[in-house]
Amino acid sequence: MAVSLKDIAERAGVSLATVSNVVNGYRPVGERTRQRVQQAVDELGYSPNLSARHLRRGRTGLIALAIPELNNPYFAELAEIAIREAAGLGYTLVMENTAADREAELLLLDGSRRHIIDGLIFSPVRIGRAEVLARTADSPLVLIGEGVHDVPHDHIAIDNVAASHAAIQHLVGIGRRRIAFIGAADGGDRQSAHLRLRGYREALAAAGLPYRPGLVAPTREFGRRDGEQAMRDLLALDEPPDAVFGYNDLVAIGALRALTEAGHRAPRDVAVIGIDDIEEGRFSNPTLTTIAPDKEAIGRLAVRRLVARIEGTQVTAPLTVQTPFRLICRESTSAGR
Amino acid sequence: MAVSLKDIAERAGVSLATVSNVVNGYRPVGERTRQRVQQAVDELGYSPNLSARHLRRGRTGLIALAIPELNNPYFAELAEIAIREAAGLGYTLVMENTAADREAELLLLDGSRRHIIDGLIFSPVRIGRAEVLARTADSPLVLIGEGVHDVPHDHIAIDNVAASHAAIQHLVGIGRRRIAFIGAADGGDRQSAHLRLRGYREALAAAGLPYRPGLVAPTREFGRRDGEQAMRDLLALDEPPDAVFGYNDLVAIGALRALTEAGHRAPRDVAVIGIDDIEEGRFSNPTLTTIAPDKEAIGRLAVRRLVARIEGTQVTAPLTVQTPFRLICRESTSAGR
DNA sequence: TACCACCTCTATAACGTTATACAGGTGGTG
DNA sequence: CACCACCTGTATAACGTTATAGAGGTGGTA
Repeated sequence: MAVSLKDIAERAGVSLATVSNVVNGYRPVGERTRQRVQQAVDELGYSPNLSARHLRRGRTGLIALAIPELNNPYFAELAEIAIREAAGLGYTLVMENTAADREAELLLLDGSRRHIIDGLIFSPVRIGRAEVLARTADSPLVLIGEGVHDVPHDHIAIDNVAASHAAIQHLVGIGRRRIAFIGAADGGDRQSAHLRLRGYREALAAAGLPYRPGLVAPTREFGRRDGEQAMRDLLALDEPPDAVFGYNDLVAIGALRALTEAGHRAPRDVAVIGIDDIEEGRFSNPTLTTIAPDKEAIGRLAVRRLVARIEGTQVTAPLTVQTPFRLICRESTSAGR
Repeated sequence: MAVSLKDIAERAGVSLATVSNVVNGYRPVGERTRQRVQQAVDELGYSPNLSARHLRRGRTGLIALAIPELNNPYFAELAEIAIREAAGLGYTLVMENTAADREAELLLLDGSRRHIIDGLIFSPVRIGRAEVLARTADSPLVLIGEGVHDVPHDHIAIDNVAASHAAIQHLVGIGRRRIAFIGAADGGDRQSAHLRLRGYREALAAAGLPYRPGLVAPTREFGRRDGEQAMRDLLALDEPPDAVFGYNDLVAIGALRALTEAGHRAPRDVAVIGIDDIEEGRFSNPTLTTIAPDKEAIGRLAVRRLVARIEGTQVTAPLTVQTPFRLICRESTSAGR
């Protein structure tokens, strides 16, 4: 059933190697022969067996993007950008969902899948520096997000401290004084949660506001549900907050929901801001103010660096890039309501 | 760098074949030898080369799920379920985004990627019966959704006509009479849009309501933005609708946004219902009434049938399964507001 | 004419794995 | 003791591809 080089070679009456050369353009082939071969290829509908090609050549043209939460739109949007960029460079990007599971992350880093891809863009959350250093696979690795630092790989992330700082500054700017943070990490992982908490504290200090541990709500995960529950708890405080900074947009949207259900209104009673700029926040009611990372830059840069490493055109030392972000002010913090 | 069977064999002082037998458990190996080999495997950190294995065995353990919109949460949620089910059966599922692009769909069906996966779960929207029939790849294919019918492959979908009928029935039941439909397909593709339109018309007729073409709003795509624009247009009519049925939840959420912006309220002025039961609709304001397909059933069934075909345990004729759905009534259609 | 350079094309050895066929040893049975 | 069955392990040929070395032919130059 499957058509192989051999079938083409027989049909065209040439050798295996010649067909390969026509298909890959690796070495010049005479015009007459080339046409005969091409015709056979078209007629039989040949497409090369990637496994065999990989085995021989060491490249599949496949790269993977590994993310911790498939149903977080932030990653879906990022993936879409990365897929486009990869296609433009002649690569196919496959998505892998680690589901924030440690075993899944380890497997991805060093498991059997590594043999099938040319390189990996990875957003780790459950493994640390040691695991990345212990990796034996030799395909290039580009890290995104805050999971792991100080490893010999390219690394792309936003400045989480600064981003979080900007969010708080905005809330302070619209006159809020009791500012809560939803989405502190419970365990030791989720480095970005720590960094965003740090930015939160720094910004409070800079604004001359006290740091109140009671206004910091840890969550187990970072979905809408977690934000909703945390917001309910915050509303039950003797002195509830007048503003909330969500670890990400999903958490913030959950908080919005809890406010609505409790009969409060944002931003009148509580202003809400998130991070990620997912499309959902442009359509929520109220629309969500957010810190927008430059997803386009992150996605494209990650793919470009990975491909550069794969093709060996980039032999410089590992590079760490901080991509820009900007504040997008929408209804959930704007006074006009 | 990469550790191969040969390295293990040398280290353990046995033959290549024996190592392979230990790793695969294909044939019995003496206890002493097995332990020596296992130790070498652990020490050197061996993991089999999938390309080579595939080349020899014809299986990679990889299956693909191809969806038309990565940033539609419906597919993300479905993917998450399918990934879990696949893992439970010993397979790795990779996601492919066709972005509703015809070329991408064709490539997936018959391109070089086919050599690297054992089977494909496919939700086609731009190709039809002819293209599927012309496929030459011999790995199993399971179709989901309404894209293609009457082909010799397993097929899983909900009954779109009935689902749409149920949605309209609900709107009629709460007393609405001018019911709009957002998300009719513009072109000839998107079979499910046609089916949902048919259910809409049937239900109107069954309720003794007239079919008003002016209340049917075609959209180019099926995102929040499309729903928002369509709703705006509907509100500009001389006699705007008192209820809206969205092709999917995203469209319905866009409609909700347009209502809010125009100063209307759902369900008081216009009731809104969608299809898909994405998590976002449980947190929107108002929360979104929806027809919930049994995503768990679809995802698990699709994977199970595919794996059965791959492993040849299922040699029955192609099966078409209609999975159940149910109405989930939330704020956007419930009177208490 | 003799020689070399060049241009096409071909034969073949890998890549890492698994299935097949077989070799050697041990124990049991007639 | 002869024979067979069985168990454990091995050598080897594929799978489809590409890189390397080289074969054969043509044309140009000394």
